[in-house]
Amino acid sequence: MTASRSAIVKAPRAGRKSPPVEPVADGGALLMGELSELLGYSLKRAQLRVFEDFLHCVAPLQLTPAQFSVLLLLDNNPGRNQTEIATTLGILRPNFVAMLDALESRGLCVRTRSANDRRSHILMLTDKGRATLARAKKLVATKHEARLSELLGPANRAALLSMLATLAREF
Amino acid sequence: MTASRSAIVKAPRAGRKSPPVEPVADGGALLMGELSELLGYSLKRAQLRVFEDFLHCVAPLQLTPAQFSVLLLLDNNPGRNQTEIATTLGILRPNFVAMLDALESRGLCVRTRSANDRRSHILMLTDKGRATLARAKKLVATKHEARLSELLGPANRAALLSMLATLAREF
DNA sequence: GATAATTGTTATAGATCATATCAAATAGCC
DNA sequence: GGCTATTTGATATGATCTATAACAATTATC
Repeated sequence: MTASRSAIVKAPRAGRKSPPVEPVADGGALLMGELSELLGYSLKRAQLRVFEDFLHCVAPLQLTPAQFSVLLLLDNNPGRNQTEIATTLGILRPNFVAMLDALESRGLCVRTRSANDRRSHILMLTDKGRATLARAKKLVATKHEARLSELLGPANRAALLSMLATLAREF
Repeated sequence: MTASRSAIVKAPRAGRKSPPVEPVADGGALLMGELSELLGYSLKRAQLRVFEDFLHCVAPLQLTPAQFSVLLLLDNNPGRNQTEIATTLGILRPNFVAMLDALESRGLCVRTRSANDRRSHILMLTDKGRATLARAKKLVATKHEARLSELLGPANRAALLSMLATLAREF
């Protein structure tokens, strides 16, 4: 515990009959108010849901969204080192070490010392890694993204993707 | 460290001259490939950027997005207890305790034992809490959301919000 | 009145994210 | 060549966020 526990303040409110707000006794849904208009709030809520569905769709392969993104990037950029892969994914190098440990211990990718620069590790997918990625891509396309396209409509989905890219880029 | 460190596998690759992929020697940007087409990935990247901007815009008040959402909900729903506020925000009750501790220790809200149900704590903003929320709302509207509207255009922003709501709801 | 359920809370574990630091290797400069 | 600075992967560590179990006090249910 960091924040010191503060004693509960007993409201020294003057006497009142038929309490005005405290009981509420309503039970109805709470008002979200301006919260629904906050883009950041909606973004986070949507992201959590989408990740949840991704995790569910790809569960048979035991891949998290982050792990999937690593495999995908390794496939598209063979022969890169850890720093390059990590930074383009927005992962800090120290945190990328354990991620790679997990993938490598499952035989999905390999670290190899570069002959040019013996500091760096060349990263490459194994055959098993490529096979797993292929199966994951299929699951994502047919189950996950398919559901998104169905829910939003293909045109809206494309528009959404475009706006998200704008936010991630220009903001 | 949880995952056992696995030894680096020295590729037992047969001899090769003029290495085909390892050196790369490119230096160019990495290919994102199908990653840019993944809605979840774009969602997360956009959400991080938007939160970062929110934090910056509202920095003078020292409010995180989560804290702002709590104040907003308390203002719109005075007299509710911790469980109600926490669950509608998707916060687990145990984790909400420390959040409230922080807000209450800053004098922004107050816990009061309910007279009806002496188990629960009625939550209410203090005057200082209302004032802080008002200032925060103004900063968010004029700096944060204004920038988003300018970047996307008001119509696109509304469409984006609508789609995000759909994802958070129906998914 | 006995049992079950709820509320706020604590403790705790895991995951995510960030910083400082290190040894090995390389680059750059004189 | 040799010295310094930088880079790379790695470790240690801390902060934050998330998730579960359990507990005392209180209320609900039968």
